[in-house]
This record gives sequence, structure tokens and C-alpha cells, in this order.
Amino acid sequence: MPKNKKPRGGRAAANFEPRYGAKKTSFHERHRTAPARDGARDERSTRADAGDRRSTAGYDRRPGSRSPGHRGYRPEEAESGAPKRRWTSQERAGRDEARGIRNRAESGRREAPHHRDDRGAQRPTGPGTYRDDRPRRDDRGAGRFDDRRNDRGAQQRQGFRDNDHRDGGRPRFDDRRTERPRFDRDDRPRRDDRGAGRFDDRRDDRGGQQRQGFRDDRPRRDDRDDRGRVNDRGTSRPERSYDADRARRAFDRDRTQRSFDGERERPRASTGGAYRTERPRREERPTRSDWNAKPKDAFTPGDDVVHERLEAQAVQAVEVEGVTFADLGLGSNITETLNNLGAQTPFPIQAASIPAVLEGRDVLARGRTGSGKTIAFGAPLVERVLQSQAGKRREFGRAPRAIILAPTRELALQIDRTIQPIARSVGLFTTQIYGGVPQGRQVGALKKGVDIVIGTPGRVEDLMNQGKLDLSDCRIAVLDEADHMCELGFVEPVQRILRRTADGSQKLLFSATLDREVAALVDEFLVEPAVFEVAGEDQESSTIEHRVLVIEHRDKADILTSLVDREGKTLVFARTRAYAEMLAEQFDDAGIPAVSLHGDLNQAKRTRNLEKLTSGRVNVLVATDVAARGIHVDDIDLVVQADAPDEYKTYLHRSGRTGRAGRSGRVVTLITRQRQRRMTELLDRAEIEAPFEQARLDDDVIEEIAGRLPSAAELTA
DNA sequence: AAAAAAT
Repeated sequence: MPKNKKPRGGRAAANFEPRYGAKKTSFHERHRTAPARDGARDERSTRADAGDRRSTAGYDRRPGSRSPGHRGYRPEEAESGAPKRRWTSQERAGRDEARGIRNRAESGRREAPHHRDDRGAQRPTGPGTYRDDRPRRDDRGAGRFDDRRNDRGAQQRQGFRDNDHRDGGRPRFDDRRTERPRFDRDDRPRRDDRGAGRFDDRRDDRGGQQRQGFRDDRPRRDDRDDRGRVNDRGTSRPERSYDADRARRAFDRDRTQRSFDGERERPRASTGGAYRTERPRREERPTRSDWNAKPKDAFTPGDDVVHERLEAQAVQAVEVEGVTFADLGLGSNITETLNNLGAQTPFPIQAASIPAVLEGRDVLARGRTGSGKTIAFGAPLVERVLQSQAGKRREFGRAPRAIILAPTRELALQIDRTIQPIARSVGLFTTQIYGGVPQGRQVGALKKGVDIVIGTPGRVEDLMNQGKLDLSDCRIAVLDEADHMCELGFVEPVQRILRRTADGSQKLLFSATLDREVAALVDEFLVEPAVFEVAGEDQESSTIEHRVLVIEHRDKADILTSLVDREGKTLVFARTRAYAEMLAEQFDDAGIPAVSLHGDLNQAKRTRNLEKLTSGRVNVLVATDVAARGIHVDDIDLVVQADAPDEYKTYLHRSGRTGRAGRSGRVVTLITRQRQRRMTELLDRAEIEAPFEQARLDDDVIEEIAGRLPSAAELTA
């Protein structure tokens, strides 16, 4: 029902006093209806309006209907009250469901709709008890993150050594695009899986699996590819003329700008050559005469091999020994701050990307979150902003010079906690721009003037559109978790934001699983990017132990409780918010303090719950994939996947929450028999070796994983 | 399915 059809005002209001879904009434509305009521009742009713209208509506006209302790107790309701107090179908459903749950025993007595009841109806069914009206867990204790910076720095750096991602050694980028003149750009058709693993001489076979997996995971892309190929041959060009035009315009502008952008001093042929492939690629592709008609210099040689050169650009840890941050070109204030953050000497990804960023180049880098990646882009970003402002006064209300985008609010917060001290050490200001909190403070900061914005796409775009955030002077844009930011739903806001940054702005794309998914952005926004990754970040050198438990679905709830009933910090991943919430309550009911983290919680609670795990006030956090990427909590020694992920990348990111800082970590994934095949394929794609074990509730495996029994290895040792 | 704006 459209809102404006709601009965309102005058007689209508008098007859329908408990209005459907009308939770709030304005002062004016209430007083417009006043004449239709009798005085005394009106006064009460108005007071009631200020509270929960629905819970009192319709009851107040009969004396004695609100006797204490019997809220909603109304024996006469059936005769006189019912016609006026209609329930929405949702309420009715909730009531019926609730009655069912209570075996109808109490249905006569408790008729008032409890709001929680209808939630119960929607909750996922699962083993284990689940009571809706039970008082919620205690959420007292506001969490603050602030003072952990120093620790974090150190841990981040150490974490560098562990293996966030499996695909570390493999170039995933498709170079196909490079054969196409940039003017003829359609982002989509370029992506093609073929050859994804081809350059991986170590595992040809793997490559094959990977490619397949790539398709399986993303049918959407396949569609595009298929369509794209058709388009490439010019048969259905008009189909996407709109997109193509838009992209082309943006591109052309960008391109022109950059070609003559002396200030950026982009290395062209010379450095580009360093990233050039020696062997011709794409032999499986037919020649496109229409493309060849384009001028050769429409695209640079460096472009066509960025992706392929990934592996060759892998930075070896040895190569950076003895190098200091100062050597890389960072100023003394920044260097000192990095030291205070626990970063004495650069790690490979930093050693590689810092000079490139300082040169003004666009950069693509793979490096796990919390591995020094934040510093890898953050420190040179601060340095560059500083240089670009050298000699200038920092004006009140100046527009930001750099923006960093992250996929979740928690990650944006975390990035700011690392970058803010670096920025402040040279007198620059950062601010967080993300949703779920009032705009006031953020806008206030922008008004005063901020140099570096760190945020999530939604609020950034919101403020942009409100005219409160001006990115036109933004010379550097960073995408953290760039591949994720290129997924459906994210990529469009991100593109719109990037388009509003200064012409020719420098782009930095970072992720632990950087793959061809970023091609759309790379094609539009990056110019001769330098591509880096860290050698040796593979699963063989990982400190993470992976296991898969094949279980009966009916045992799942109890097995989960059993797994989580342990000493160390445990992070449980669930696929949906509702299930995450349910599991947290289930654990709590079982006497294991647990909190949840997902998008149904308000931001205060999200922040607080995460902090509870960080601080150790609870040991169990049940989260959706909101926590899969970037979230850095020390000492998580067990990751439980209550639901198996659908994508290998998700598996890698989730499991990367443990095994940090060289510590050991365990990842256990619960699946049912039917899922074994899919799981095998996923693990293949991720190049993870994990034994599958049948497990029942009281099996030793579970005790062992939870750490209540020594493992076989520990026994023999 | 989740995330990312608020209403």
C-alpha cells in the first residue's frame, strides 16, 4: 500500500486509530484528529502516541484493559475491539507462527502481538533452541579501538609473512585487453578466463582448474565474456553502445590529460618496457583487423602486459634486505612514525610499491591485508600529498587531496587508524567518511579542511552529491580490496567516485586476491600501472592448517557449539546475517559468550562487538563476510566456517583472519556430504590442501580441533 | 547472500 493511501486525519483517523504501520505521528497529525475524540481519551491517546502506538492502540478505551503485569490482556477484545485493531498480514503470520511454536497452549492468554514473534517466523530453522523473547545478551561496555595502534603496526608487519592468499604466485590478469586499442573500449568483453593459469609454469594443471573455477563462480562474467566475444567481432556492437560511449568519453578525457601530464612524470617507454612481456600473447585469438586500424600508439606497450608481468614483478624478501624507508624516498617524519608503528624496515610489498607511488605511477599490488599493505600505499600517499602542498598554507575548507575507499566500514576505520598517525606527523588531516553514523561530524571535518579522506563508497557518494565533499582536487585515489570493490553493486559507485577525482589522478589498487576482476577499473582509470606482488606467499609456506568436516546436518548446531567451546579466540563465519545472529545467541545460551558482526546491527554495535573480540572480552565472534576481508584481530587461532563459502577468494580471505604473525592457525569448514564435490573444487582453486574427515558430535576430531585434545602430530612430537 | 546511503 502506498504511503499516501494511508488513512489519515479527521474521521478516518478516528475510525482507524491504530493506523496500519503508523509508528509515528507528527504533532500536527495528532492535533488535527483531536476534535474527533473525547477529551480524556485524547489526552491519554496522545501520550500513548509518544510511545509505542501499536502496543496501546485500541486498548485504552476500556477500563481495566491495561492491568499491570498483563499487558495486552483484553478478554472483551473479540467482541468489540477486534474490528478496530486489525493486524497486518505480517503480524498475523507472526502470531500464528508464535502460537504454533507454543503448541497453542498459551494462545488464548497471550494475544498481543509480540514483535519478536514474527521475527521468529523468519529465522532460519536450525537445530538448537532459539527463543525470541529471551532477553538479549548484555551489550554493555562501549568499545574503543584507539590505543592499539602501536601494537597493530607491529602485528601488521609480522602478518606479512603469512599467507593470506593462495593465488599469490599466479598472474591472473588477462592481457587480452591489451591487444585492443583503448579507444575501442568495452570493459566487459575483455575479461576472459582462458589462459588464466597459463603462465604458471609450476602448475599447469592448476591453471586449468582455476580457470574453470573462475567460470563457475561467476556466471555473470561468463555472460559478459560470451557477449563480449560476439561484440568483439562486431556483430552486435550497438548492444552496449551506451556503456561504451560513456566509458570512452571518460577514458578519452583521462587519456588526453595524462598523455601531456608532465607533472606526473610517468615513465613511458623505458619503464614500460620493464613490464613488457617478451613473448606474444593471445595466440588463440584471431586478429582483429578493425582494431589494427587504430593507431598503434593509442595504447602503450606497457599496457598489454601488466597482468602477465605480475609474477615477474614478484618481490623477493631477499631483495629488500637492508633497505630503509628513507631509502625508498619517505621523509624523516614519516619514517619515524612508521618506526613507532612498529615498521622499522620495509617489507617487500612496501619496498616495491612505495617508490612507484612516489613516482606518481598507478600501482596494482597484491598483498594481504594487515601485511603492511596499508603502509605500502598509505605512507607514500601521505608523502605525496605533503609534497604537492609544499609551501602552501593549509587553508580552511580545502578540498581533500587523496581518497581511500574500502568495502566495509570496519576496514575504513582500520585503515584510518594506521594512516592517521602518519598523516598527523606531517601536519595533514584525515577523516573517515562512512555510513551508519551521523553525517554531522564528517561534514564538519570536511568544512574545516581535510587532506585525506578514508571511507566507504555509499557515504562518500552521498556527501559528494550533497555537495559536501569535493573530490575535484583529489590527486590520489586508493582502492583497498580492489577486486571486491569491482564486484557487482560496488563497482558502479566506485566508478562514479573515481570519475569525480581530479583529471589524471593517480590510482592505487590493492588486494590480497587481485585478479582480473579489476580489469574494468584498470582499463578506465589506470595508466601504465606498475604491478607488484610478493613472492612466496603461497599455502605451502602457510602457518594455517585447513580441515574440512563432513557432518550430518542435524549435528551441525551441536558441533558448532562444541568447536567454539574453547580457550582461544574463534571467528565463525555464517552466510547470512540471520544465521550469524542465531549462532551467536545459540552459543550464548550454551554459556559461551559470543557476539555477532553483520549488517543488521547498527554501527555502534558492530564496532562494539568487534572490539569485544579484539579486547578479549569475548572469545567468539560470529560474522558474515563483512568480516572476511581486512579485519585484523590478533590471536584468532580458529576460523570456523559454519557455512562453506561459495568462492575460493572468500575462503582465502576468511581463513586469512587466522594464522597471523607467524602463529599457527586453524580453519575448519563444515559441510554436508552433498557438498563434498563443490568443496573439493573450491579448495583446488584456492590451492589449499585440506583433509576431509567424517565427524559426528562426540568425535575426537572435534575435540582436537577445538584444542581440547592434542592432535596426532602433537602426540608423536 | 552480503556489503555499501538514508529514508
